[in-house]
Amino acid sequence: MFALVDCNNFYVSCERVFNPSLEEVPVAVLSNNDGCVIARSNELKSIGVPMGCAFFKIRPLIEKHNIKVLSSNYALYGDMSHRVMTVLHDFSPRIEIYSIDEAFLEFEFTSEHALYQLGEKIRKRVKQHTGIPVGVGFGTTKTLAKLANHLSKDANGVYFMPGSPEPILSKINLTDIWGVGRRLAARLYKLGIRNALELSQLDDQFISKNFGVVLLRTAYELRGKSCLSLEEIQDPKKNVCCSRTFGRPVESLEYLHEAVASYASNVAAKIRKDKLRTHIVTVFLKTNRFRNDLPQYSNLSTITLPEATNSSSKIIAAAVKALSNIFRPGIMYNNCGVLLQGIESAGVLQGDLFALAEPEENDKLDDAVDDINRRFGRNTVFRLSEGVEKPWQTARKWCSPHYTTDWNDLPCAK
DNA sequence: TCTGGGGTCCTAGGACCC
DNA sequence: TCTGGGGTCCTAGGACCC
Repeated sequence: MFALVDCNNFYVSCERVFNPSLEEVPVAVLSNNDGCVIARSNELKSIGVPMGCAFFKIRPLIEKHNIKVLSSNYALYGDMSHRVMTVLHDFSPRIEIYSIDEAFLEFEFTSEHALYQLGEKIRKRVKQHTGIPVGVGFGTTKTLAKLANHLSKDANGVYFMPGSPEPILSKINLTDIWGVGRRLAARLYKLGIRNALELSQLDDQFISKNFGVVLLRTAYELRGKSCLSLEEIQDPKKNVCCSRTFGRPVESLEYLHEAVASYASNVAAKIRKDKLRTHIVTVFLKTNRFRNDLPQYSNLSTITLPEATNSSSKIIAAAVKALSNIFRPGIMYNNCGVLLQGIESAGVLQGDLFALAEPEENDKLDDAVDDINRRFGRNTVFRLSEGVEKPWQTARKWCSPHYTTDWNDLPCAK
């Protein structure tokens, strides 16, 4: 029996834990660069603001509905997530942390009644220990547990998917099924498939021939045949990326250089933290796709390193070189990023056949920088090539304090 | 004026291997 | 006229997730 525990309006709930004035009013948390609405309180949902809505479109509503607006504070959400997961761990050692605000847990089936009680207990303890409200859905497959979680929102926070769920499945829209997105839903709809029950009753061969094995698995899971197991151990990452939209359009190579160095330094620190190395560095550039009046340009350049590394200097050097391959003057850029691929464990190093030197040791400068930044906060020390004033930097006008991850931001109780 | 960021998996086709 | 069988790896594109 799977349980899916999902935090309600997670980013908004994190903000509310430390700022009670956000309770019972519409709250919007914005994406990077304060561009889109990516988390909504129930009050904001009921005003009709859709997920992913561009922020400028709801500006006129702010005063009218007294909407509270916040930039995203990932340091806070990441830390709160960790606290929630720690509490969940106590309920079952069999846990898969599926995303920042969701986890699958596995339990022995006892009785429906006992599971409802368990769900209540989980909700109560997570709320008490972290302040975050969660919903719990139980099902015999992960897909059914996901649906049960969805239904728990209208059922006091706990929902158990019964053994014969047909009447319930017949009321579930295609896009509410885990693994069925906009495109698949549209294709299915054209074929006359309108709900989860009808999808589950489709012919296996038909699904597999027309849609592939992924949707076939989903259909099996809806029928109660488990195809997706609990993934307790997370596979190491295969790609690591850092990309940002600029706070304002950027034309100069100098500023792009700073941004690329800064993102490269960021991804390098990430893979060092996970004890990984990379040997493929890609840089990409984009103009603002919404500005039809300006010339559009996007491009990428990939550099393969002779030997895997996690050294900031080497990754920055490769990224800067890639940038120079694709930079074109006279263009207003609005976004760029650095992507690392070909990632492998730092423990196994594939040497360069033609290199004379021994495989590299960890860079001592990197170690020192990581130590300082871990202790005193991110970007306490950084390379000057990353820029100092950074006029291109992503906007975050309404970011809340780092309540739980920075001593200076510790909340005060009066 | 203002429109996010970071991932995964599958498939088909091409190129290659013995 | 007739031209095998069984694979792998890579890439691009498309779909999905939060």
